[in-house]
Amino acid sequence: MKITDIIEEKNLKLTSARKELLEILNKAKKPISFEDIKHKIGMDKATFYRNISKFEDNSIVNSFESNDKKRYYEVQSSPHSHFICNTCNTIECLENVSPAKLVGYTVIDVIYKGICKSCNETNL
Amino acid sequence: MKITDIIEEKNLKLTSARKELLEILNKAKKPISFEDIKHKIGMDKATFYRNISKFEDNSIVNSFESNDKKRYYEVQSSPHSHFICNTCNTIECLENVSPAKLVGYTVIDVIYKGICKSCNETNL
DNA sequence: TATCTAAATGCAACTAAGTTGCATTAAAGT
DNA sequence: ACTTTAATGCAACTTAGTTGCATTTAGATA
Repeated sequence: MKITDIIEEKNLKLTSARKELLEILNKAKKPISFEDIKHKIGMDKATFYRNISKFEDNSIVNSFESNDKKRYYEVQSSPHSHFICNTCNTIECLENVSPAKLVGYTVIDVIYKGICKSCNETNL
Repeated sequence: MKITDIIEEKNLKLTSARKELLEILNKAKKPISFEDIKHKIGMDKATFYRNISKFEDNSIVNSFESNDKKRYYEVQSSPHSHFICNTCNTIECLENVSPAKLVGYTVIDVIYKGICKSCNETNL
């Protein structure tokens, strides 16, 4: 689906800032932080946060905090879990892990923390 | 195990700030943020963060970020997962959920996000 | 028990994320 | 083209978290 369609589908105004932001998030293919993006965007940071917030309200983007105390944003495509490595702080998307079911709860996202594959191998 | 024993076991200096901090965290029985604690502690915030950091290095405390963009700290007792509700922002400790195994990874902590039991019931 | 030393603390200054109010601008319907 | 409402830029602000430095304290040793 095209970026402009995603925005219009939710009845949001199609502004240049929103196109720019969603395009960068979409290209990234992994969660990125404000720091990652701030030099690439033309808009003010207030606009950045207001649009991120709008996108989150409309389930276009979701976010979570990593170990480095920064918030990471990504386009909500196919639902998937994330693995955050406590050693190297890398964030990986886990496409093939089906989230555990918890009776009574609705599980939307699962974040695993621990030691990633490559850090495990390094320490053999 | 007593609080003073926990600190001494890791060969950390037993200071009054550390005793105070660990006592509050231990009594809380659930993860708490700096904001939750700042009016209860006598120490400076620099001391708070330095001690939290020491405790984390020594696996006495672990922390994670919630939906409200604040970091939550808790004493590492029995390993357990957490559920963060996207609706009411409540953090629950899940004592009886065994973390999923991921081949090649070492899973230390799992954070589930979604809609908690009571919010689910409210929306029936 | 007095002395010593490294580590811990308080304080102040700082950085950076995120928020808010307000005046201006631009999207989209008529 | 006109109008209205929402989006934007800017500046000021709040708050979490960090850092350097002078002072204090835990705890080891004599």
